[in-house]
Amino acid sequence: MLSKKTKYAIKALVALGKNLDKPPMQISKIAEEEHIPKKFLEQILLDLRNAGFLYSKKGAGGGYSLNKKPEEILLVHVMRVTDGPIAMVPCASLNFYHKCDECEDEKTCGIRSAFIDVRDATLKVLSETSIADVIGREDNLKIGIINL
Amino acid sequence: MLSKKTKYAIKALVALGKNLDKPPMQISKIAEEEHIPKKFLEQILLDLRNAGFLYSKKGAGGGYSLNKKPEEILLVHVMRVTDGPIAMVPCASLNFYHKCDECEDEKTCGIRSAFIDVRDATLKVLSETSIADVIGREDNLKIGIINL
DNA sequence: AATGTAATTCATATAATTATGCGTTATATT
DNA sequence: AATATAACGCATAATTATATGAATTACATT
Repeated sequence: MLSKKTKYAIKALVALGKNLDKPPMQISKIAEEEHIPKKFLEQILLDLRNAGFLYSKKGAGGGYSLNKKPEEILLVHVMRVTDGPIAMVPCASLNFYHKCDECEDEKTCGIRSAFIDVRDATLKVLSETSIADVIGREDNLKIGIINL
Repeated sequence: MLSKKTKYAIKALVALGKNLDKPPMQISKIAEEEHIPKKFLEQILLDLRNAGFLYSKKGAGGGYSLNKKPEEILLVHVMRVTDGPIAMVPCASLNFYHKCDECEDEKTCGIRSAFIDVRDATLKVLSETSIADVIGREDNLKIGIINL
């Protein structure tokens, strides 16, 4: 399961991706529209801003806007900022590798080997899907193009 | 990331899968060998037993043994018992579906749509891999057949 | 029957995640 | 300059996940 943090992060990025040519969007507006606890969202948006995804402006008329094109923000990028590793076990992680506390010999660990395959499968989809794609899917679903 | 509970569960099942023709294995032995906190492991093994994966016997000479063939226990089964859903968002789960608290219209949710694809990719690997496969991978890795 | 073994049960402690509260700083408008 | 707006910082509460402790029940052996 995704952490709530990550789910909220993606939701916020999607909301901002739909707000491209408009003036910056306030935290409170995103929080209301997406039903996300406002203060929690603040922390998350700061993380996303520090990671370079967002631009923020204080004061009246301020708010948040995307700092990259929606096509350039991939789900895998967002998740690595908010949740950290994509892999299900630390020893199978590409970007956040660390040895499992309880593991004796990682080189011959069948669990690790299996979860490297899981990671690769997951990673493929997450690296193929951008915030723009997510918005595109919504549009298609609204028009009625079948997706599920 | 897998919960520790699930990781420990898989480790225990693999250990028991290597112990097939031998007398039942004690919690303390599994805990020692796999470096798992004993009391936590007890709770986990009970769950696995209640789910039908294990047989337990009290008293002297007692312990745990597999109640199914290692080939029949798939990673997806174990994870559903210990972690619950495989999907990263509840609304994309096949076996543990529930509406996301904050979601307005699930039918047109692009995030859900994307994570259904992630789920399918993950599920494929997890449904193809059994405890026997994990043990087989270990054997292959020990012999030197390349896996990573 | 008595003893030792080992799972089981129930209660509690520790750590991480999720969520709030309150005050401060930066910006725009009047 | 004064005021309203909205992000930012820091502390803390609530909840869930992880882990431990003490007492109990079932079984085998002597």
